[in-house]
Amino acid sequence: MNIKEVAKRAKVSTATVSRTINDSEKVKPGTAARVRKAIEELNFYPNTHARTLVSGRSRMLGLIISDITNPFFPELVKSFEDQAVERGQEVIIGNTDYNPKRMAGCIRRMVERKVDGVAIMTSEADPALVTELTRRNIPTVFMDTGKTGPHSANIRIDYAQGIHEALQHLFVLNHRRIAFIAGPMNLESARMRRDAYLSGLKSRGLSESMVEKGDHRIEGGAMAMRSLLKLPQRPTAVITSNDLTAIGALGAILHAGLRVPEDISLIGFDDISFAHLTQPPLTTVILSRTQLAVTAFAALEALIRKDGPHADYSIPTHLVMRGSTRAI
Amino acid sequence: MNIKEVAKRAKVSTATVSRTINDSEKVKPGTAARVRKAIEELNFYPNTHARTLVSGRSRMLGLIISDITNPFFPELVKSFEDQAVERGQEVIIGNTDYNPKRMAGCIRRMVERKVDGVAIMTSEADPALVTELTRRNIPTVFMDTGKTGPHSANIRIDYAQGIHEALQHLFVLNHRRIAFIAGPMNLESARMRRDAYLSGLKSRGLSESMVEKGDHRIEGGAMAMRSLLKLPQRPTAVITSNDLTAIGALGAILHAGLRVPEDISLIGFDDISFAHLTQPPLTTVILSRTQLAVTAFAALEALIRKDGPHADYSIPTHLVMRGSTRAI
DNA sequence: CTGTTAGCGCTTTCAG
DNA sequence: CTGAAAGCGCTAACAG
Repeated sequence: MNIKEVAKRAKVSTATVSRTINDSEKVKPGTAARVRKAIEELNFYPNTHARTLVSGRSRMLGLIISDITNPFFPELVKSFEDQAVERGQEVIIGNTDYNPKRMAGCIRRMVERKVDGVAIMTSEADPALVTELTRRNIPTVFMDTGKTGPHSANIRIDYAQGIHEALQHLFVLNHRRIAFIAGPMNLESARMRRDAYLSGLKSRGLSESMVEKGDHRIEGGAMAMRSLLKLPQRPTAVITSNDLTAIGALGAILHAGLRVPEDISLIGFDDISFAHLTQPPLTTVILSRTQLAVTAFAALEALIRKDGPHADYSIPTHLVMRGSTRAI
Repeated sequence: MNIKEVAKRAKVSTATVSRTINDSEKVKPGTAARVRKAIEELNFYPNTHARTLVSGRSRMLGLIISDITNPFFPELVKSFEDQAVERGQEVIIGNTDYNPKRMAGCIRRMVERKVDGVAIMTSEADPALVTELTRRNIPTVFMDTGKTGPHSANIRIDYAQGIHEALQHLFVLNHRRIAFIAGPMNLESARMRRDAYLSGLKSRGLSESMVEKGDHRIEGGAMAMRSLLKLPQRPTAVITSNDLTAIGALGAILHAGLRVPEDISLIGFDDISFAHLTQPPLTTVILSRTQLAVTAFAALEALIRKDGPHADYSIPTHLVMRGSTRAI
């Protein structure tokens, strides 16, 4: 089943069939109708690989993420794919598993499949690996890291905004002893959150900072919280570097016979899907995956269409209030 | 950058380059080495679309799921992709959003991209839509639904096994008043779970069944649990049709001033990732997504390689004991 | 408006 | 063992 058979049935040339498929203006409506009828009757679907071969455009995009089972990503993947499909593009996904070797493999696959562009949505993108992309002038969008160039753009995430909103919220609620459970300090994004906490404290004249180290996982959050509870003057509120940390902290607080938010207010970061399933529902900072996906897709499209110099893309983060904070 | 330039640099014909790439036996080691060196130096990646065009095999598989943001799927997607990539295959994903129109769109995309096979991992696959696949003899694997044919296989999920294990576990713990919160009765899989509960009760000589209707969501679970608590003789244990239902039920129990598992034992179904984060961690029935992915992939490969008649694939479900059950 | 035709980059006979 | 050449299905000049 190919364009030739359609042409035969519609009694036109293959060129006319091709033009009809591609909505070229230069086909007489009557002819186009005949062609469309033949397509319908033969149940013809054009072969995308042949189209790619001749046009040079694959209508496929690459999306590289750390790990689809990390609750941060599914929503991002979904919005990105939805937009792509809407525009007739396919998406191929690469899981790096936080592993540079796998990242290299992902990039290779993208190149082999001749993707029209790739969005690298992991914060640990190694510049060396990415040269494979830039060398071939494949449009690339980065998150957090990566420099803007003729074929690449960068999306900055404004972690500080959300932390400042969280701090302000607690401040209004009369909290003054506010602690922070940080993430792994080798992560740029974790450092940015901690720094935002520190600077926010200072700008409000709160000299006394309490930073405990976590690991962005539940166990680390619980352990850090236990340390915080042992302090002679324990905090009245705690902000954590991510939601898993907050869930761990929540468990530790409950286990110590205290309650949230009655005894301690707690704020997470990320708004993973479970955040509103905790008891009480977690007040947290949301980084909209949808917005991130939309921005990444738009940036990629602009790069592909060579829309001139690109704006500096930036994604805000915002506090979402639920049940784990209360005034004192 | 193409095979021709490689041929020129290696001073061989394009046919020899092709043979080398495809690990044909018929290339003298020395020649192959020269070709490989040229490939390396030129940083050549073969164009998969050209390969597909001539060979008819795209080395792409389709994976159709309901919704990647449903916590059931990410793990499934990941294992499926991992296996595919390991074998040099790419995966394209289709989200149906439980919507037949979108399902049709997904199938169309799969056909256009000439996938070598597709795994339909949604339980609501409409046979009418799937004809597009069978008509083209595209190997297809179904879950729960769908008939086995020369180009298709079916994977049966043994929901009853897990329910029976849950019942047995409670029975050993001396529970006799065991209730069940069901899911939407238009879902085949929900009916199977409820029926397994009923038959398990009967086979143990427990005449008194308590079935309350839920909706597979938190709110429905909470509401059903409230009804159960109003019963003159409330149950000592509750099995739910899925984990979200259990989470809702847990909230209702706590809200009524009772405790889990001290006052009521609770068992979920699915083992979503949040299940072990609840307080207490939820005892539940696990349906291994990894196992499902592995089976689906193997079934698809068998179909593609035409490995003769296929075994009847079946996936078990098993109880995983955590903290929400206790003896009375 | 429509048809003819030359490739896109690769694989695969068929000769040598 | 290696090369020449015929396509795979489609698009894009170039003619008409």
